[in-house]
Amino acid sequence: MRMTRLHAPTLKETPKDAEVVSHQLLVRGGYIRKLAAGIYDFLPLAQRVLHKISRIVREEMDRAGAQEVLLPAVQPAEIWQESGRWSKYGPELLRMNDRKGGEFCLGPTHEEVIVDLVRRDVRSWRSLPLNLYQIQTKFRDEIRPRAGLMRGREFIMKDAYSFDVDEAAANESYDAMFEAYQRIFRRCGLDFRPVEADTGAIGGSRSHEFQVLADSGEDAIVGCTACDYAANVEQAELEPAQREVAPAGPALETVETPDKRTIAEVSEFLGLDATRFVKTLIVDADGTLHAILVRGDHDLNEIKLAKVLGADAVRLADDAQVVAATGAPVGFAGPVGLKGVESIIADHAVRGLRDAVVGANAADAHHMHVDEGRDFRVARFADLRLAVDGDPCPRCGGALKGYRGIEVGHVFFLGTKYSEAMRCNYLDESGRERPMVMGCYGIGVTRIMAAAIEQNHDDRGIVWPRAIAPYQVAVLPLQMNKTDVVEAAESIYTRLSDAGIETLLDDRNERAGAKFADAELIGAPLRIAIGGRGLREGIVELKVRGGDAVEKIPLERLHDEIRSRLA
RNA sequence: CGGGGUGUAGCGCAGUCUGGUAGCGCACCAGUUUUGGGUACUGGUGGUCGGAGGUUCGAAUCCUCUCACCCCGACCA
Repeated sequence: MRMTRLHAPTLKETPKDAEVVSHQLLVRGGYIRKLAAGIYDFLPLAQRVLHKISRIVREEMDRAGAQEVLLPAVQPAEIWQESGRWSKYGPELLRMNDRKGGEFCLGPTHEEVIVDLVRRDVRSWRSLPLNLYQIQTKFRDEIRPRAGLMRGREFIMKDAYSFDVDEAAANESYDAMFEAYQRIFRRCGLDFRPVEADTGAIGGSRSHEFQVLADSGEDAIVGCTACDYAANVEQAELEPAQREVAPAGPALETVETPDKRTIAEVSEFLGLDATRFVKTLIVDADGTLHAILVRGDHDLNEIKLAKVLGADAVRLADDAQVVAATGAPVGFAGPVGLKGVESIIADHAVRGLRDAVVGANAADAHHMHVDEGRDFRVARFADLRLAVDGDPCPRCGGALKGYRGIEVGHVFFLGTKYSEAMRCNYLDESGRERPMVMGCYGIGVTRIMAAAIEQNHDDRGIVWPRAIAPYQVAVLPLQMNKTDVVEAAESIYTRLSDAGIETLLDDRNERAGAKFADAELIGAPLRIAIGGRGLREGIVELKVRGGDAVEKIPLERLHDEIRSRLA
């Protein structure tokens, strides 16, 4: 491709609405443009990258036995009502009406559509297992789209759905997808880790996320430093610690803590470590208030709490609810004498705490020397907090360590949740009707593009992993007024292109500096610089993007050299 | 949805406080020049100043409403 013809408008300056590096470089490099919040145009360079990623995904999905389909983006409300998600999914589901007033939505995921498809035509155990996938544009009306392609509203996703006769077979399908995903992300050149995950709105019982490790990632994950256990912090199980319960401490005492509300403020004011505090959170679980206790240095995990309470929606109570429940303004809630809640539930780490500090349920006051069991009673202890560095691994007892990650893939074991709700049944060998056992598997294709950049860039631009680079080679004639330079570049370009190597020729009448800058921004893995000086010695310069070395390659050896580099 | 911020040419910005009819750099077009790390010069194209209403002789500027976008939080594959 000639740069004079390529539609890749590069920018010298970073647009101010781009904060994360992948967003900045994709805009500056002429890969994407924004149409609306979380909605982007993909320009030719981006489309080439997306094709590369999609191709890898297709090859591995096909290899794993899945078959590609293409399902509608616009879906009728009826099937969503049938699965129960029309009312459960919330405003993230973009709903609309057709001219006759019929209700539709833009598909955020395709369980309903695929189940509807399969239940109509698959009746026999002989047709199973079946795994169907598609690569298609999804729409989720995110509360706050952000970070460019990392969390858009419209994005390209590969979604696959497996149907099996029973749980054992479904687990095999799940394992096959797990393997395929590892191959896909490895081939894309990503440094990633599969982690155990929560099943979220999709539902189901077994789930793994594939997290690309990057400090800019939105997700917090923990990994064991001793074994290969890794999990989303939301999911990481924490066993109750085995420890001695100390004898009762000194008697409870109430102290003035004027205007000190947060653990940090009170802990500084009293000169006591945060581990000595009990944080009392008033939560609203499906309309019922509960007091949740976690140690001062720990954070509540609302997902674990929702499971423990068996609630659909758990949120922190608002100010008015807190005042009603505790009789004090926000910041002074405590378990001692607390009456205004349905129950008091505590994290394991609170059990047997002695000489603790808690809110006094009165403005500007806290209790000191509080003993759990003596001064307040807990209805139930459970694992309710987020894991932190140093927590014990639930598998081997080793130390957990926290990382940031970008979720590029997620696999779910669904069981019969959708097949039962939507009567997706088959006849087994004995002629009995049974629900199919399902799994679903997603990959964020556009998000992979962003994640690859987050992981592979420098201060000049993108450093593409070779497998997903839009072009492999950039050919730069450095002086456009020198006929021999232009001719050499043209000839190299033609020969590489004819050999099927994706090559960009920078035939613009620009100076060398501008060409170097754009080549580095766009990020082709190999760069050939051709100048009059080198040509007199019969050489051109080859540079690997991301490296430092500039190699002088004799013209006659160049073609073979490039081919061997790309092999 | 709560908090914070920004809307002036494709991009980055000044002008707004103190009202007088829009400017700078980059990009783009033409010409000259230059040709190994974003050449230099000259001349140009392009904006109903996010939108609506109001105040005023006069509004980018003051007032009211509204929309969009970004960040943090809550939420979320």
